[in-house]
Amino acid sequence: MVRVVEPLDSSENRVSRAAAQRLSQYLRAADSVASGDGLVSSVELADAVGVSAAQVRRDLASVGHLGQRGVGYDVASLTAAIRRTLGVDRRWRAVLVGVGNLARALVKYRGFSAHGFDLVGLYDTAPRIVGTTIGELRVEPMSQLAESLKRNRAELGILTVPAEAAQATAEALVAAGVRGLMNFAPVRLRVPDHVAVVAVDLAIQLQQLAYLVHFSDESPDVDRTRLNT
Amino acid sequence: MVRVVEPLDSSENRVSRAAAQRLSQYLRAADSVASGDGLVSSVELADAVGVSAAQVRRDLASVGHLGQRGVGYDVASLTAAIRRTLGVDRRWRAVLVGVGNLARALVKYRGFSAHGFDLVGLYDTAPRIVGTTIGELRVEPMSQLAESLKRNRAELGILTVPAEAAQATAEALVAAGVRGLMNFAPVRLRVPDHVAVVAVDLAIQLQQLAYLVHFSDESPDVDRTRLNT
DNA sequence: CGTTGTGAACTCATTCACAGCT
DNA sequence: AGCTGTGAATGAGTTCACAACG
Repeated sequence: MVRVVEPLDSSENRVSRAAAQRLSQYLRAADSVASGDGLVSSVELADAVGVSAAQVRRDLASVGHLGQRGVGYDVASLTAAIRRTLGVDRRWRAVLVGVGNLARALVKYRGFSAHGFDLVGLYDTAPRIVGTTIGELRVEPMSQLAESLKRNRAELGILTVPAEAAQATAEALVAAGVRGLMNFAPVRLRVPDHVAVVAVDLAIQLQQLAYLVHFSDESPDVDRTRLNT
Repeated sequence: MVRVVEPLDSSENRVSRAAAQRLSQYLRAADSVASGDGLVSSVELADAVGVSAAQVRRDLASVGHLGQRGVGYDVASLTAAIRRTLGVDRRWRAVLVGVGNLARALVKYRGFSAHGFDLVGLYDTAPRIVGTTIGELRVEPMSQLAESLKRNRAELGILTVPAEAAQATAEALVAAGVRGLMNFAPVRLRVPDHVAVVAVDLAIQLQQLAYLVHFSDESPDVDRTRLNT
C-alpha cells in the first residue's frame, strides 16, 4: 500500500455540481462496499449509488487516475482523492443563525462534526433565546455577529431564520466574511459571486415527492431512487 | 375516486425532475412578483428564480399554453396550472417514522401543512418515546404501523430514523402501502419501482457547500446561487 | 482474464433568435 | 410595441464500446 508519489497533483479538478454530489455518494459507499482486500470496482460503486458503471469510471477518472486496470480502485487512496477534490480533507467552521426547532435539531446532529464541520457559534435576535445554551454553545445576539465571527473564524453560515429575515441575515453574514451559506429558508438569496449558496428547501422537496407519486400513477415509468436534487 | 372531468387538458405533462423543481420555484415566485394587474412576464420570473427567461418560457409552455403573447402570464391561472402539473392541487397525507430531534422540528414546521401536506401519524420503536405527544399527535409503536396506516390512509412516508434502521423502515412503509418516501437518513433506499423516493441528505449538502467554497477560492467562476440539487 | 480510461455516439437540456399573437 | 411559443443551434452530461494494461 505504497501511497506512491501522487506529488503535485497539479490539476485541482473542477467538476459539475451534480458530479460533486455523486462523488460524495461514492465516498460514503466506498467504505461499506469495500471487499476484504480494500478494493472496489466501478460496478460495485455503481450499484451501491444507483448510477451506471460508466458514469462512475468517468467521474473517478476526472478526479485523478486512481484505478488499476484489471483490479479496481484502492478504497483508501480513492477516498483520499475524493476528499481532496471535494475540499473535505480539512475541517470547516460554521455558524448558525436563527435558533428555532430546526436549529436545535441541527446542533444535535452528530453527522455534522463527523463529516468535518464544526459549529462554532449560534445567533438569534429574540431576547428570550439569546443567552440560552444549546449543546455546548451559548446563543449570542445578532449584534455581536461581526465581532464574534471575526474571533471564531467561521467561513460558513447556516441560515435557519424565517423567510422574511433570510436576505438580511445573509447579507450580515456575508459582510462578516462568510464564504458559503447553507440556506434552510424558503427564499432565493441574492449574494455576491464569491459566496456560495446551497439551498435546502423542504417545501420544494415535498412538492417534488408529490409530483413523482402523482405521476407514478398515470404512467409507471418515472425514474425513482435518486438523490435530491 | 373519479378525478373529475378536467376538461380536455389531454396532455397531463411529464417533465424532468429538475424542471419540476423549477416549477415549484415559479409557483413560489409568482405570488410575490405579480405586478398589480395579476400578470407576470417570463423575465420577471426568470430573475426571481435565477434562470434565463427562455428557460422559464420553455418550462411554462410544457405545462400548457397559458401565456398571452404580448402580455405575459396570468398569475392565477399560471399557479393553478403548475399546481395541477406538480400534483399539489390536492392535499397529501404523510406519516413520519423515527421521532428524534429532526422529527420534532418537522412536526412543528408550519410550511408543511401550508403546502398541502398533512402529518397524520408518528411512529417509533423506543418505549420511552411511544405514547408521548408531539404537536397534536401521539407517537405510536412501529408494530401498529400497518394497521394504523390503513386507517389513516397516508400515501407518503417520512423517514427520520437512524441510517441502520432506514432500509427496514422503508420496507415496512412500502409494505403498508405508502407510495412515496422522503428520506432523511444518509443511505440509499432500495424500493420497488412504483415507490418514489426523495432524499434529503444533509451530509451531502454540506460537502457540496465545502466543495463550492473550496473552489471559489482557486478560480472565481463556479456558479453559485442555485437550488439544491 | 477482469477492469479501467476514454474517444465517439448519443441523449437530454438550455439558449438563440425570430415568427406569431395581442 | 411587447412578450410568448418554438424550431434550430448549441452545449452538457451520459452511455457505448473497446483499446490498454495489470
